[in-house]
Amino acid sequence: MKTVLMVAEKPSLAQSIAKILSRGNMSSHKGLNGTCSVHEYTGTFAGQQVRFKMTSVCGHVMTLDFLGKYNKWDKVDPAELFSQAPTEKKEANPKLNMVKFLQVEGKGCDYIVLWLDCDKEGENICFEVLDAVLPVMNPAHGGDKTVFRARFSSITDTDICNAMARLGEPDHNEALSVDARQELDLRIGCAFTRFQTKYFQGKYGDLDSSLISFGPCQTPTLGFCVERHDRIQSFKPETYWVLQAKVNADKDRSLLLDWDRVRVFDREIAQMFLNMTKLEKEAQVEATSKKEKAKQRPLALNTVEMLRVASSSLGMGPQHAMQTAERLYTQGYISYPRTETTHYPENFDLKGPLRQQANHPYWADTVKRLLAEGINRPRKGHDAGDHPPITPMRSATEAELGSEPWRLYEYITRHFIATVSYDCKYLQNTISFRIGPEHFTCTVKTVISPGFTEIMPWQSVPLEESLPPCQRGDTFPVAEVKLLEKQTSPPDYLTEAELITLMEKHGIGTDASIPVHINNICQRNYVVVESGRRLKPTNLGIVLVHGYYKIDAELVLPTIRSAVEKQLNLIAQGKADYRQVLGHTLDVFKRKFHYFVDSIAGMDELMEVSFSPLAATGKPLSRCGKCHRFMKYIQAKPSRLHCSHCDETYTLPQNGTIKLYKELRCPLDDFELVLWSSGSRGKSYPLCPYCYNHPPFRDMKKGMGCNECTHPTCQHSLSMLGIGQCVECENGVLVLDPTSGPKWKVACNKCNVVAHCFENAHRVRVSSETCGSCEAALLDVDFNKAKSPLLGDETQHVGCVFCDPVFQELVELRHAASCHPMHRGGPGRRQGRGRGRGRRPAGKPSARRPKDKMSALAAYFV
DNA sequence: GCAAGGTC
Repeated sequence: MKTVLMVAEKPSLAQSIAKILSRGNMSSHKGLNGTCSVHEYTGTFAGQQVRFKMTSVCGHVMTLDFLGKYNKWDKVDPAELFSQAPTEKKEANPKLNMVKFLQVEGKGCDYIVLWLDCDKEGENICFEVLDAVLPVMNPAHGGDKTVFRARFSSITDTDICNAMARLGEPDHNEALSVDARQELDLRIGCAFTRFQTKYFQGKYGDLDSSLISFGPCQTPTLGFCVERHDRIQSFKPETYWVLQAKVNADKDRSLLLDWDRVRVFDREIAQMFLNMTKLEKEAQVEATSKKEKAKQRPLALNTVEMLRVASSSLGMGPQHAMQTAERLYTQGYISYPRTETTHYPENFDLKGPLRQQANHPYWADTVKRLLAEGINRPRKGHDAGDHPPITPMRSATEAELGSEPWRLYEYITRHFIATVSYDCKYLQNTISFRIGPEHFTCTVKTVISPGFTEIMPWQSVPLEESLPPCQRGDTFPVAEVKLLEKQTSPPDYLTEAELITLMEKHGIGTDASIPVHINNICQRNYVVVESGRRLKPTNLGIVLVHGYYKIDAELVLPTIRSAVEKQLNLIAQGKADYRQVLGHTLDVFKRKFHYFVDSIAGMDELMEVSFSPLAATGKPLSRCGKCHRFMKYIQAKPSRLHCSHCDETYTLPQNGTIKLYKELRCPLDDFELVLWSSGSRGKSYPLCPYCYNHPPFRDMKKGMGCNECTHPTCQHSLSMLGIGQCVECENGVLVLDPTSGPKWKVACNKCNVVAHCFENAHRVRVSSETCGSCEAALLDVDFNKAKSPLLGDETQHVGCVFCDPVFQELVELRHAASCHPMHRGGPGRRQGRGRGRGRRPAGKPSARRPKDKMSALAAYFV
């Protein structure tokens, strides 16, 4: 029997589609990566009985990057990134092992049907899947077609079955347009980012951003925030005047009237209007009107609207809201949360989800009434053909979900119920008045039927007292006419919700990536989120945008994205050649880049005003090994040491704190050591600023501290303080933290493992002896006399932290102690490597180490 | 260390 491999874009879709096509008659198992499942069933395909295997990828299989050597910032001129630097496709998520997984499942299959999302990205993923799978599939017999594309616009039985009945071919042009986009984004983004970062971080010490990034989405996003800032700055308040009239409706009620001219900006003219009306005793009713009006129920919910409301009404940032929605989705409470669509398909079962809510303590009454009296058809929205609007799938309570997820779920559910509710109907009563020559009106709204506002009370029409009955020609006594002096006020900073709207309008980012871009400009310290989730640009953000305006405004205008996208669409439609468009666009941006580099002084002038040069920032901390003068420690991101005499900068670890380490020096370069420590885990190790940036030995890499240093005799090195292989990670070594006494600690030099040991020792040394059974270095411990855990008057003991019965009691391994070789039954290390002969080289797991932890445990329990 | 786009 032949086999048909079918691939969807995500595991959940593979399952839904397989369920529909197999009519629920399928068998499922997890794939080798533990994330994707394979659903199998038999059916007919091209007139024959076949076995179907439906599975999925997880988004893109591949990602684009430069060849390794072009990722060395100090060795490559960013200008080379526009053309010379070759790119390669790498697996997007190596942990998922997606290529291998696809090949295992695709091996021996005869046909492939691609069920990727029906957008350009999906089309591109089709070819990523084909690249992985075609080489292992059975070859086609005599011109037989083997590759098919299913096109569907919703995950409903009819759509999916129709797609299966009318299979087409993947669209190569659409896929190519995505390839072009990837390459453009990579080359342009990285070139500008590297140049800016190196240039400005090399000059200023207080930018407080780890990266001065540029991108065709993030930069215009920042641009919107700065544009609003500029409008606030340049705002000049204007004085205006409003005529306010009050009439007596009856004994104890007066009506406030709105002036038909609204306001005037000339004081004398305002005074003239006041003079013309203030002596009038009566207000004449000129007309009355009663209009029935409706407030429309909301459109079905899509992602950006959800994010807007989450930010503006729930105070949840887009990134956080998206993560929360995703959890609600994977737990089955809501439908897929990434969708542009605000329209339910005609055959969508609206009553099913609604029935789920019929017993909910908060809205059972509303839902039951809707079910009994009939629901209203949702308004016609936009159908992007991706996924149905966000819909609650299962009833839930706050206790079940927890406070934050509940608030989002509650909103989604109320919104859904509102979309099948009726519009809110209200009566708008207006009375038009004349006082002297001037006209005024008074308007009042009264609700006829609340409709959807019952379930979305924050949308209700506010309660107002109805107007007194009257008709044309009636008069009311004027209680007061006065002139109010007011001032126009500046706009406020952009709210996240407004920013999302702007991004959507200008096509910056997608529903899934909008939160990422907003998050980016926050993380880079270009904007900060203020109260009310308003985005206030920092000096850095402002200077960057003003700099782009000065040099090349196109770099920050929202059109930068849409202009490129226009070109890409030509590729997608087959109207332009991929190579030509790519080459041309790269050429344009290469020119822009060179012009930008040549004109960078213009932006620098702005930087100078806001930021301090490297030499003027930071506090003296440790001595330089070259000139022996103090170097300054710059704490602001990226934290580093700067020697102003040598004009050299040495980067430091980015998290945690840095202190001088007892004025001890590195034996290799005479630099004073500093001590890095992280608050959360209480981990610390010394490092040499020079070695950290210029690894002294071949087997070392950039960014290594003394706890990874292979110096054979230095007292701070891995060779001298290392104890044995880490209990959790593959390549790490547990190293004694010489500063941790009196609560001594041993920490892995690669992962987060920290072991506490010997609370009451005043001295701990790593001995040159090794343990006979596990080959770890022995520890030589001097305990406090009064608190010694040893028998009798003993205070000193030498032993293995893992195997010695005395020490074992005193050592507490933070993580999974049962994984240690000691508990796995027997020695886990090679014999015969003594100190000074590279006893503990990192990165070489022992030959005798059991393959997996379960078999090790099993061995132990036998 | 960089972009933006998928998705977990």
